[in-house]
Amino acid sequence: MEDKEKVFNPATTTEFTSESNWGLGADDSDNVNLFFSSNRDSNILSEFGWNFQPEQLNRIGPEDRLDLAGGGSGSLWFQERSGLSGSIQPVDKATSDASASASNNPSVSSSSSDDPTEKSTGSIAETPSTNKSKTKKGQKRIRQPRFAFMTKTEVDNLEDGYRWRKYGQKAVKNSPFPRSYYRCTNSKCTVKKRVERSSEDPTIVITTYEGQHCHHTIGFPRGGVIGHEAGFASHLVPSNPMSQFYYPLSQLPRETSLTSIPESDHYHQQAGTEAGGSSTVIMHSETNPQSAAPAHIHQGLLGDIVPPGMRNR
DNA sequence: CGAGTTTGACCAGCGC
DNA sequence: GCGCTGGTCAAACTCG
Repeated sequence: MEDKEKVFNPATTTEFTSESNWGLGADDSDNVNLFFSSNRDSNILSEFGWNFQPEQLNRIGPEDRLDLAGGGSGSLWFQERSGLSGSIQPVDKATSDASASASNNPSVSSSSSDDPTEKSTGSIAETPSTNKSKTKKGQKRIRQPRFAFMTKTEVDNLEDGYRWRKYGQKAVKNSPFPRSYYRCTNSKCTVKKRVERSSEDPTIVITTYEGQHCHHTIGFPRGGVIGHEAGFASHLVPSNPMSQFYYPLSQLPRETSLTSIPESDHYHQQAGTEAGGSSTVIMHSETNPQSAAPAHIHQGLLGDIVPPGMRNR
């Protein structure tokens, strides 16, 4: 509500939000199945702070998309959000843009550590009141680059190789399902994620990541596999250690369904507050509802995305 | 006892 | 200005 993220069904509409700075250009309508299939996407991503290498872009291009879809494993919805891209942000977002850019880089020590996350992880010495007033009154909330994806799974919290601490839960308007807030347990890491179920299809879990991990995964419980999330984060965050997890979609096991969404259930999420989130890109692969993999195969894990040996240690 | 979760309260941003 | 909603905090609680 606060933010201008809006329902966006790439298959049926090219409508963007009123302040949508989606950056997809004029040919959005042609890209129902867009999935990192062009240099334009690369530009978008780099604009958001996700830096793809050309090779990687190629490797997860249209062929991969088709392969995934052709495998009958369903479709992947991939949404990227960002509070960066100062040039396309509303004026009042400029401040947070700058700060977000800085805090986005773990190596950058921030005098601008007004990020609530940084505050909570790094300013333990402060009294709660001081702490609060500093971060909440003085400055606007900082948004880090985000991306979201939907996963058909019965498990809310997917294994992604990182450890998360839940710090909040909220009821979501127009949804019977609460939204959970997690942050990375690594004290130096400011990454957060939100997990919520689609109100339209309770079997779909919408996971939104914010920020980039500045550390390696902690390992992989339950058999040492990496999850969907890490798999996709690795596509988007080659600058961090997870990049070594890069794994071309074309090599995904056929039975690996990242997200299986019937065409009638295209993304209608009422997005939450995304103060800086005026830019959203949704990448969508072919949908094949008939052959959608059963949700139970996920078991909250997508480790099978990454073949043995590619795991991080 | 430490780590993680729950949950009510608080705050900021936005729309009206 | 007010109310609504999302996001976060932090004390209390649970669990291993």
